Amino acid sequence: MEDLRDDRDSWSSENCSVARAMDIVGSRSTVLVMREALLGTRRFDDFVRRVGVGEPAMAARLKEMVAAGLLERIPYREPGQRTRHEYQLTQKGHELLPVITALRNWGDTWAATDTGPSVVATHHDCGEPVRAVLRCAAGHDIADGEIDIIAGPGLVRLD
Amino acid sequence: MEDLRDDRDSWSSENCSVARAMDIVGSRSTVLVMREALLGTRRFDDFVRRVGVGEPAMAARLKEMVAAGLLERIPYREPGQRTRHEYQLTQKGHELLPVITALRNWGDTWAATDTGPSVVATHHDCGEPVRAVLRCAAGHDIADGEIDIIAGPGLVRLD
DNA sequence: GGTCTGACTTGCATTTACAGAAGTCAGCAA
DNA sequence: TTGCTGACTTCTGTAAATGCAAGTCAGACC
Repeated sequence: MEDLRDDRDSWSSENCSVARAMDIVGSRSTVLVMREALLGTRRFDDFVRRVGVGEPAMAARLKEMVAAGLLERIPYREPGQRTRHEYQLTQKGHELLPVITALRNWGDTWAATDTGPSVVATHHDCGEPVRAVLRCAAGHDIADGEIDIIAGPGLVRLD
Repeated sequence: MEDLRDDRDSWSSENCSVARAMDIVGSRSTVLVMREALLGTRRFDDFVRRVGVGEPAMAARLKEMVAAGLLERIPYREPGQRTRHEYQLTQKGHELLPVITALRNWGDTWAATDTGPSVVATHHDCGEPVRAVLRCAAGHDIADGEIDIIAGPGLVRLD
């Protein structure tokens, strides 16, 4: 199958999964909430404080994210406290980990500060830092330029 | 080193590379332009048409992205035509490929349509589809829950 | 000189997002 | 019964983003 990039004009970019993904996790604060959630934050006030967004904005964001199925609002109760709710990642939300990791890798390389990264994700077994890398289904690592773009079943051809 | 998630309150989320990355590629249209650029689009009108954003917005977006170092504005000339400019990915821009790939993977899984994905990225050598996966520097694949979050040099402790 | 085209720019009008301050509400504790 | 605290909601003003329509500009071509 030819690389679609060779005739870029013969197909449409509608129905793009990247665009649909961006409709769900497309805003800055949504991504930062996801980062916090993946770092273990669960409670409203902590999200507000750590993401650095106002309470009204955070309430709206969390509501959207629950509606989108990224987070679940779960009641819990600490001894001597009333029932409260916390926000837990769903499977759908948890699977954004590669996206956030890739973003963190990129930020550490291309938007770094003098002080270096504030947190590092490491492999539990060996302690080495974790990165998002590209790999094909046959298990080969993908080096630069080794990717072809081919038509999928949902492709809309223009002619 | 302990997993920082165990005492989530002892450290601050300032100086986060994810946040800094989102300051650069944080908007929906920026990501869609990156996706297009990675698929081979180079010219202003094509970006406008394929990303589905108005000309003024696209002009502003491209200008920002050039200023941010994601794209380079390069003069070119087709025979019989006047000199024009096209937008080429820089190294910095190109290295967002894992982010876009992870996003595409996620979108294909969690925001799919009936028709299936419109395009598939495949490994040039073997034709198998490409995914973004997590791997540590020692080469181990990372399974679910095998990640620790530890303090990096830039961490701000709160106590 | 006039036309045409790609690549923008300018000007509005409108929507959307967000901050900040203040108010609400539930229920445990005193 | 009042206070307190976490988790919100409401209100208001402002700033940013985007769409649409129209205008500009450079240079090849006629």
